[in-house]
Amino acid sequence: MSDSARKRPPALTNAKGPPAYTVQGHIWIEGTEGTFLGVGRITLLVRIKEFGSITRAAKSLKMSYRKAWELVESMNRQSPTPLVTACAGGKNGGGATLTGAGEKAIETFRKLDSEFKRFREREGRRVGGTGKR
Amino acid sequence: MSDSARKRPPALTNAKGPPAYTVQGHIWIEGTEGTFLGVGRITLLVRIKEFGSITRAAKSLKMSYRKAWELVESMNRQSPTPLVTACAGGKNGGGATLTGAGEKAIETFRKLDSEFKRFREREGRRVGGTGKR
DNA sequence: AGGCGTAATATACTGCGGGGAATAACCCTT
DNA sequence: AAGGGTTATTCCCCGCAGTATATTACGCCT
Repeated sequence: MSDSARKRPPALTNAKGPPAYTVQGHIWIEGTEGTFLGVGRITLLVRIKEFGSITRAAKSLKMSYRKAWELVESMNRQSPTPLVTACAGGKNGGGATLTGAGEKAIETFRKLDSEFKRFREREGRRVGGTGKR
Repeated sequence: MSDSARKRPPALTNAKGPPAYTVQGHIWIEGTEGTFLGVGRITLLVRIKEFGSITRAAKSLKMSYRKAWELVESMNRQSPTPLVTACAGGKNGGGATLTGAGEKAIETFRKLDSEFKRFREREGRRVGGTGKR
């Protein structure tokens, strides 16, 4: 048994090579109909803001338009005010824009996710891994 | 805008009915080949300890034997000492038993998962939901 | 008026993860 | 020696989530 392992009793392994476990996970915000905000939905929002178009946002993520549209619909349905507004026809054929609520959603989730990352690293250290990643 | 909402500026919604978001998530411990311990694997370990048989543990969880066996194999491969030892033939046709490392794995993960639950409730309160669930 | 690129929606296709079934090997019990 | 219940392993099949494809509606632009 290594010396460092002896000093940390509640670890997961009694050493023998480099086990190096890490704590991983997913986190999301649930609303009335299931997932409201998750990593995928947030990156989609970011791309929509970037491109001003659901179509181009979807393509940039190698996601089908149908899927992207479903996600946007789901998010809008679960928020008192929509995160994305879209219109067909007009200048450039139409487009989609992020609302203030959409911007706030991105910020809120990013904060949550970074707190989650810190939690995982802390717990990873406790559990017996290196805590990296 | 409701009075209570005005007092918590960084919330996700500016109120209008009961949005009540909750923070949900999955967490697991990763080893060299991906998932090492997760909720499903831990409940499987518990049932194996309870029944002394992979077959009966799997059935009690409505899981196929193949799946259960794969999970056990994966866990054993990623631990310096196996969590489950099994033998075919003999008294009662054989069986499987949890090792000391297996017991420790259950304890370690349960602690982690309960910390994670506390984290979610805390963040849920911050994000604008009731924190319940 | 016609074209263009988008939103919005319906229909058909498909890749594959998981499950069920079947088989062999094992070894105690009777 | 035969039986029984388990571990271990292979093969086949299917539900379905997501994709691709096709179609319609929309409104600015030239």
